[in-house]
Amino acid sequence: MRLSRYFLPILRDTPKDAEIVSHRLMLRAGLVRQQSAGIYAWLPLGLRVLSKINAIVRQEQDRSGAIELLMPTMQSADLWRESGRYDAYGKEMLRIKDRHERDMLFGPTNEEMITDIFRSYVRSYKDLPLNLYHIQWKFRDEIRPRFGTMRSREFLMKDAYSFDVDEAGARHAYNRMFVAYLRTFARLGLTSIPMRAETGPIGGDLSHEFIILASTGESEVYCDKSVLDLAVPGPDTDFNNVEELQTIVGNWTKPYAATSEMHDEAVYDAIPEDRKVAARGIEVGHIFYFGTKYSEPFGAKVTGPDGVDRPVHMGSYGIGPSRLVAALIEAFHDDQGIAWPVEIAPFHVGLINLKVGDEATDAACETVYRALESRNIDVLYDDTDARAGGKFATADLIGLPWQIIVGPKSLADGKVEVKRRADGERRVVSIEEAVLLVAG
RNA sequence: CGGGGUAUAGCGCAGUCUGGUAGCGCAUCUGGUUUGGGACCAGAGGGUCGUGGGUUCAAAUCCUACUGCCCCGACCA
Repeated sequence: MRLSRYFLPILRDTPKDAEIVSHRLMLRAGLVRQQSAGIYAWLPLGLRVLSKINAIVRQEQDRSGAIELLMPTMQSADLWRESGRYDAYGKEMLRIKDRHERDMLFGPTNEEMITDIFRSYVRSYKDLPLNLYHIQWKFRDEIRPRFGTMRSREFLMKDAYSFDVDEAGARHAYNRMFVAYLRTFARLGLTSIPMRAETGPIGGDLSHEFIILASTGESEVYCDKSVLDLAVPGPDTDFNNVEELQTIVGNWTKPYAATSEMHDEAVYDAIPEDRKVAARGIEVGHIFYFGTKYSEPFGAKVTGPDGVDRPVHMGSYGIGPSRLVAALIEAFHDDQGIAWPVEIAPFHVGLINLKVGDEATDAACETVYRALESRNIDVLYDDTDARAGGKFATADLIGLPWQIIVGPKSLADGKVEVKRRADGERRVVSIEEAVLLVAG
C-alpha cells in the first residue's frame, strides 16, 4: 500500500478527551474515530489490527473444536422473555421498537438466541459435544463508557457457547476453551492470567476471567508470581484428550490468582513474600459454566442413550477483540507511539522514502516495495513528499514492526537502513539483505 | 442515575466578566527557499460561535429551555 493513496488520518496533537495512553494513541494513529459516546468507527489501520486479532481468535477457536456461525445483532424481545432476562437485564439493554411496534433489542449477548438455534435442530446425545461461536458486535448501554474501545458501548465480542450431555462433558468443554484462551492471548503476545471469577447463581469453580497485567487496568488483581512462568500449551495439544486438558487446567489454576471481588486475604498472605503480586489488570476474556440455566426454560434437551430426554449443560465464553486492540497498545507502546507485535501489526513493514523525487531513492524504494509485495509481506510505503522528520515520527507512531529507510546517505553505498520498532535497533544493509531481514 | 465540567475553523485554544464588523497556534491550499528526527518566508481558503426561544438599535458575550461530549462514583467482554 502506498501511503499517498491510503486513508491514514494522523493527529499531531493529542485529543484532550483521551485519558489513557491506548486511547490517545488509537486516535492519534488514525485507528478509530469516536462517533458518539462509547461508539467508534474503525478506520482502515484500526480495522486491519482488529481483523488480525479476529483471525487469531478464530484459529484457536477452530483448533479447539468450536464451530463458527453468525447471529444477528438485532434480536426479538420474545426470546428474552423466555429466559426471564428481558426484565432482568435492565437499562443496559438497548431496546428498540420496529415499525410494527414489536419489541426488539440490540443484542448484549447471545445465550438465548444460540439456545433457540440449538433446540430447533439438535435432538440426540450423539450430536454432542457441540460448541458454536461467532464474532459479532454487541451493544451494552453502559452508564459511563470510557477509555476508548476499552469500555465502549458498542464492542466486538467473540462469544462461544458449549452444549454437553452432562456436567462432566461440560467441564471438558470448559477446559477446551480455557486452553484455547491461554493460546490465543499468548499468540497475541500477551501474558494472560486465568483468575477465579464470580460464578453467579450456579456456584462451583467454573468461571475464570483472563487478565493481562497493565497499570491502567480497571481491575485490582492479586496472584502468585509462579503463574507467570507456566508454559502455554502448544499447538499440538490434543483437545479431545480429557485427562491432558484437565492436567493443564489444574496446573494453571493451582497458583493463587484472583481479582479483588474474589480475593482471599488469608490465602494470599500465605504466599511467600517474593512471589506476591498485587497489580492492576485488564479483563480480556471470561468463561462460564452455567449448567441448565438456559436449556431448561428453553426446553433445549437431547435424548440420552437410555432414551430419556435431559436438558443440556451449557457454558459461554467471551473475548473482546475491540477491547484487545486497546489492551495490546497498553502493553506495547513507548513515548514515540505504538510498537505492534508482529502477529497483529496492521502492516509488517513501513518503507520510508526520505527523498521522493530523487531518481535513485525512488528506484530503490520501488525495488524494495515490489520485492516485499511479491513475497506477500504487507508493506506501507511512505511515498509522500513530507520531510524526513515527519515521516520518522509517523512511522514510530503507527508502530509497524519494521522500518526500511531509504535515503541518499546510505544509498550512496548501495545500502538501506532497517530499523526494528520494538527496540530501535538499526542496521545498514543491502536491499536484498533488508528484504530477507524483515521477511524473518 | 447522582455530582462536577465543557461546547467558538479539521485539532488545540483565546475572546464571554464589562454586548459594538470572530481571533491565535497547528493542520490545509498556492508560490518560493529548504530537505536524515515534526523547516522557513510570502500569500490564500475555511466558522449558522451546540440547538431553540427571549432581551436589545446591536448577542459568541446577557436571560431561558434543551442537547451533545468529558471527568468522578456504583455496573460490565
